[in-house]
Amino acid sequence: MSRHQPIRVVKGMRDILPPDSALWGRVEHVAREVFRAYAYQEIRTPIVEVTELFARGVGQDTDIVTKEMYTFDDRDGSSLTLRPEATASVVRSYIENRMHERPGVKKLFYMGPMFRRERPQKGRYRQFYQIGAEAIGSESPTVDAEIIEMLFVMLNRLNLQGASMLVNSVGCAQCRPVFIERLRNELEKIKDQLCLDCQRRTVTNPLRVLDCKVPEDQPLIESLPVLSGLLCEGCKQHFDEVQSYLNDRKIPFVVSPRMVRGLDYYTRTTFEIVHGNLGAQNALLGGGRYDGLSEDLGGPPAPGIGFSIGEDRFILALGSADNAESSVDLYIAWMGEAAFRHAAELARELRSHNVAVEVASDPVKLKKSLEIASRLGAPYVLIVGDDEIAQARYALKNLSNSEQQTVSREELFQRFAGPAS
RNA sequence: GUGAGCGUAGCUCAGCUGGUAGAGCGCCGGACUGUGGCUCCGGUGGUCGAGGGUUCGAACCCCUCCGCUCACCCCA
Repeated sequence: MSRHQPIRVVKGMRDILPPDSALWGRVEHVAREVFRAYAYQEIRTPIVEVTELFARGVGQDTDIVTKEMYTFDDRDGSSLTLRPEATASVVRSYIENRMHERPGVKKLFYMGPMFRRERPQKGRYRQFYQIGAEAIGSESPTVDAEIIEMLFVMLNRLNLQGASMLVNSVGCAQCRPVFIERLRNELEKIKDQLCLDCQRRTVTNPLRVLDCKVPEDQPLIESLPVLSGLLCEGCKQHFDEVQSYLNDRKIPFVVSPRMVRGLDYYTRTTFEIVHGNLGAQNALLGGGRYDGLSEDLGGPPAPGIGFSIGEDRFILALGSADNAESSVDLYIAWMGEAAFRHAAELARELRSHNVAVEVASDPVKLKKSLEIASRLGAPYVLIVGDDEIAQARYALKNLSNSEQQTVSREELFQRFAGPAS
């Protein structure tokens, strides 16, 4: 029939349809409430940025920058990139709009799509959504504790079960290089006993070896030095205070000395929330401190901390809670042209009172209208025909118990639109 | 980028050692001229992912490609 192939979504991208879209809306709504309670304000940055922002911000040698970005040349030849994450953009905006000149910590949140060109799998998409927050302008551990508390509140309010919070410190520009050197030396000694991936990591990214999941490697990895034992005085004290404040707040967390984050800008506190039903991609959310990022991007010193929730994964973890709320309060069935006009007028009035009304679109049999209403999940059907118009009384049928009564226009509005305002 | 599994009706799937396609659900109509869900009856449904090869004959065997899924790498 059709000579054209149907057009399909781009690989790794997807439509979020009802009723799922309602769950997405609910998650975002709750997130906004909690952000507000913690005095965060929304920031909306462009989805496209100059490529250099991510190269410098995320890190020239990270996987994200070297092989996962959607990068293209604009018509004037400049290189642009679809954002693979949002922190770099927020900090860019912070600098560009001179937010450091305002007093106090700048607390911002965002939500929206990010893009990474990876092979799709469970919980991983090429267009995925993040809900995140950044607190910029202080290196105090009180900020770390507060932001983690906020996350904890958010998760509880959304009723997420079975998640656990992992916390670590990855040190600063002073102590981390020293540690990496020490680790590399140790790794060289045992290199040929490790899995092939770890042999490669020894060269490319020694920290990742600590995160290796191959069972045979575990005993060897256990014996390797751990960063938390080699933090400089400042970092150690900072991490101790963060933990102390989290304990004050009764927030359950696990210190996870081998947790490694993938972006170059992280310093000191890093954290992650993992969940059991996400397939192999068990990280629901990740975050940490980035005390040097502003300066890396040419800005003033502006220590900050932030996190990002993978919304797709979050929803996966929540499971398919059957939240099939009806989208309609009242369905109007009509018989005949005159009745349609009457029904349309009634619908307009009711809708102006925020009643969700659906009107039959085509002249179909009443039987069919009832069937459609029933499948829409409408609780009531209003039947409008010539008789009803003549008597100025409508038949109102309750679809859940099949009871039917006749109501006047006033009674109808009373019932659905509430007391007249 | 690498690997594995899977592509048969709108959906979920069956289809034996090759003999050219089936079920359930859905959809449309009827039983029931203005009263849904249940039931019964009838109807609609597919170049078996695409192309090529082997064969008298291919959904089934072989090759190539495409798509989806999961996993690796890495990450939210």
